[in-house]
Amino acid sequence: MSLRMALLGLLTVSGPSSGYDLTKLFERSINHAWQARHSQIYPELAKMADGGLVVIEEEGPRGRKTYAITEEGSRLLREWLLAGESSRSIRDELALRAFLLPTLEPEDAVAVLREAVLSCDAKLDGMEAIRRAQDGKGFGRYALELGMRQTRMFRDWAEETAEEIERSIRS
Amino acid sequence: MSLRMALLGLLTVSGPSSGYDLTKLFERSINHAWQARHSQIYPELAKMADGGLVVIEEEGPRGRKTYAITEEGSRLLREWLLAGESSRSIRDELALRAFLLPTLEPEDAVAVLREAVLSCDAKLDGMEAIRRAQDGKGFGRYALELGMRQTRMFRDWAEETAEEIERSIRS
DNA sequence: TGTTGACGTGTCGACTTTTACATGTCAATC
DNA sequence: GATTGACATGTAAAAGTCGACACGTCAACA
Repeated sequence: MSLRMALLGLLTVSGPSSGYDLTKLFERSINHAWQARHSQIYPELAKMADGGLVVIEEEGPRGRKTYAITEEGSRLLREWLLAGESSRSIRDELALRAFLLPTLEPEDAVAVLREAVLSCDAKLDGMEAIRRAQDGKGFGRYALELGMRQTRMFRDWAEETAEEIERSIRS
Repeated sequence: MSLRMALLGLLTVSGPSSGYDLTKLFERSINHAWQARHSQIYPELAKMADGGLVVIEEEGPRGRKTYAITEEGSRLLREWLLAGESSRSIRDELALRAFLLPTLEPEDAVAVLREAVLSCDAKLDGMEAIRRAQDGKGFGRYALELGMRQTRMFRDWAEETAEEIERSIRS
């Protein structure tokens, strides 16, 4: 259901788009909360078209198909968002790694944490670039802000924890 | 692979455990980063036993089986943790909802955000209770701290964003 | 004695997601 | 004229995940 809703959301905001566009949009906007490959997106769009949630608006030149959200699609998205559920199911591989860190020798744990900090910095640079490109306007603004905060928080946690472990090694 | 590593980690820290124990441990410790039901855990343990990563240490009274990590399992976990990868693949349903919020009428968006704040508060209470029960000692300490920070951050973001939207409604 | 609820293990079908394979257009560059 | 790389769409097999079903033990309490 989540993938479907994500696609409906992207179509709402970005207007009619191709599967290819949506794949790119996924990577650029929603990536820190959800991922999907084109091999998942194309069949899902086809199913949604079957169900009347989207329509093929145009079959362009190079076999390109443009999908647009329908009334029914909008209604479904709205209902889903308003139906709380708030289950907060998270899968975060980096956090999992962090959790498993105490099984390592302290020195190794510190090394992994230091590397995580660098990786977060790189990611933050990327997000910053996207933010500048969007220039404050645009849909993904709130979400990007959230993603950056989360990444920054993880980064800081990793750095602090590395220092804490280093202190405990020395003593 | 992640599930497998999570189980190896739990076995490392908590010592020999049954599938049932591991299911509970999952919920109590690692839940904000990864989830698994017993229906996934039992078959995975069986496969891991086949592969020599764990051994059945004891078949207790009520059909209870106790698994222990092997040398090979420890080695695999260590290798996985040290092999950076740092792919940071995240699936966060609440964040996805947050991302889709701007497709709603501002009033609806605010309502959803307010509800998210309450849900985070409840979750934080639960985590706080776990933390008190562990009382600073214990393995999951770092991870719990990270989970709480992440939840608190999301909570604050939701609150701030709700206020920002409300301001823009009024003006 | 019967029932309830925590303990405890497992399977199965449906759905989701990944990885790899497969195909083709078009513009630019060599 | 050939190659390269972005554009563009798809399928299939395998792996991962979830929800429901199914079975059985044991202790406590009514």
